[in-house]
Amino acid sequence: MPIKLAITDDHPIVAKGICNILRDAANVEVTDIYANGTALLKGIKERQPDILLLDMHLPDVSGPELAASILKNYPQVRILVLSSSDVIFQVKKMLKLGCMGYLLKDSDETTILQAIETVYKGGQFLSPALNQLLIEDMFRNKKSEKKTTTLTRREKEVLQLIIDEHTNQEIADKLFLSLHTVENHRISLLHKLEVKNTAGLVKVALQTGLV
Amino acid sequence: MPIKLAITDDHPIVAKGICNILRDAANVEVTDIYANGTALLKGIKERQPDILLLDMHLPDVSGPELAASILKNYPQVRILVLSSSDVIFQVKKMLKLGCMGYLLKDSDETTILQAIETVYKGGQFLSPALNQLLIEDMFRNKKSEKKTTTLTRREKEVLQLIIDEHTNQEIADKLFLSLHTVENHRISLLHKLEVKNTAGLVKVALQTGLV
DNA sequence: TAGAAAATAGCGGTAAACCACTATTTAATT
DNA sequence: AATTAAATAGTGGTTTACCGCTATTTTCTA
Repeated sequence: MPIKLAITDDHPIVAKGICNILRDAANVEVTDIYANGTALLKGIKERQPDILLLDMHLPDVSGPELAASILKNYPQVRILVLSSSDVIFQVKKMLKLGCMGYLLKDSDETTILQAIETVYKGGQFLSPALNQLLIEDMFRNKKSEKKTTTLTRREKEVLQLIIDEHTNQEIADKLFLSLHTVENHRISLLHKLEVKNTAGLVKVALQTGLV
Repeated sequence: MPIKLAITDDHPIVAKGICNILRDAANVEVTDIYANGTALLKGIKERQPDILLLDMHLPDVSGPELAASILKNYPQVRILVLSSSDVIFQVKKMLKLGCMGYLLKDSDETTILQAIETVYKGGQFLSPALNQLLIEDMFRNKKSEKKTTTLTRREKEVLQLIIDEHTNQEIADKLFLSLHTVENHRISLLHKLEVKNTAGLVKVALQTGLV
């Protein structure tokens, strides 16, 4: 039984091109071609492919929205993102959503086939150029530790418990402190981290990797 | 002028071993060897190396704590983490702190030298085995989108503004809504995301990649 | 050992969040 | 055309967070 593949891309040239490439592949059958997100959402109700080659930039619905919707309703469909953009933010977003691969459009035939087969077998596939970019991204994402390192031991403890959704009273009980003391620590945190409220505290704590 | 290198490792065998490897390297000079974090923090006040080979697991101070402290006070020192653990969580933590490389202890001489030189020149270095692990980690970190995808358009808007540290009143003004409406959306969010308060909202929003 | 920073605790007060309801109007879907 | 979900708005109330002070004790560090 060949791999059932659906293609979603608003550029007929791309869709046709991939079709042609796959025509020679005995183990892959292109079952559907969609030109936009709406058509895809409609068509996939009738017939789910094994793998969906999904263009990142469609005219009607955004790539992440489509991926989220499809993975929610048809989790057995494996999505292989097809994009001409190597913006690492977008790559990460699609992978986080649960897409099984990210394929750049300048890939050659061999790579495309390899990607499809890898994903079909349950593996993940990234265009080789992206691997290095992702690694570099890890280094680039250094959190400005200025703020967090100035926090005292107690402030860190309190902050952690705030993130864990505890109230000041609960924190006081846990740390055997007066409610006032916890309030003081909390206000120190607001000032030191230069945020306005609890939402800001949690945000910078998570974004700077305090927890 | 040779590269000034400091080694911090509580296993004399490791420290000596690296020393021996580097003895043959003309362009690297081991200036200091520390057996624990306290000694390192004391010694680095007197003399800062170009590169610090830092063991991840020291008896007294944790690796991340040491790295944070040193990078804050001596930002010109480049830290190359030396560890026998490939636990990806730890790798990411050290890189986020600003370490310039992560070297596994089973590396051979060539790799060690290459890592030191790369980092000295301002580059980053990861033990080859870690590259693949980091990539796989990207795929593994799929956020459970169940919760977030059930949010309505308005709820997402409100949630985003909560994360941006706005109060309900400010959100109401921004979206031209009644304060009550915003409160209702907020409480719906609390229920849907199964959290207790603002801290929980921000936490799941950030962790599930809603923003 | 003197001074600084941290941790502790308190007071009084305002603003904001949280909770449980009801209820109407507006899409979306069958 | 009927049902459902979403968006809207309200009442009334409790709890929690936020703010600016003061002040003492402890711990660190120069």
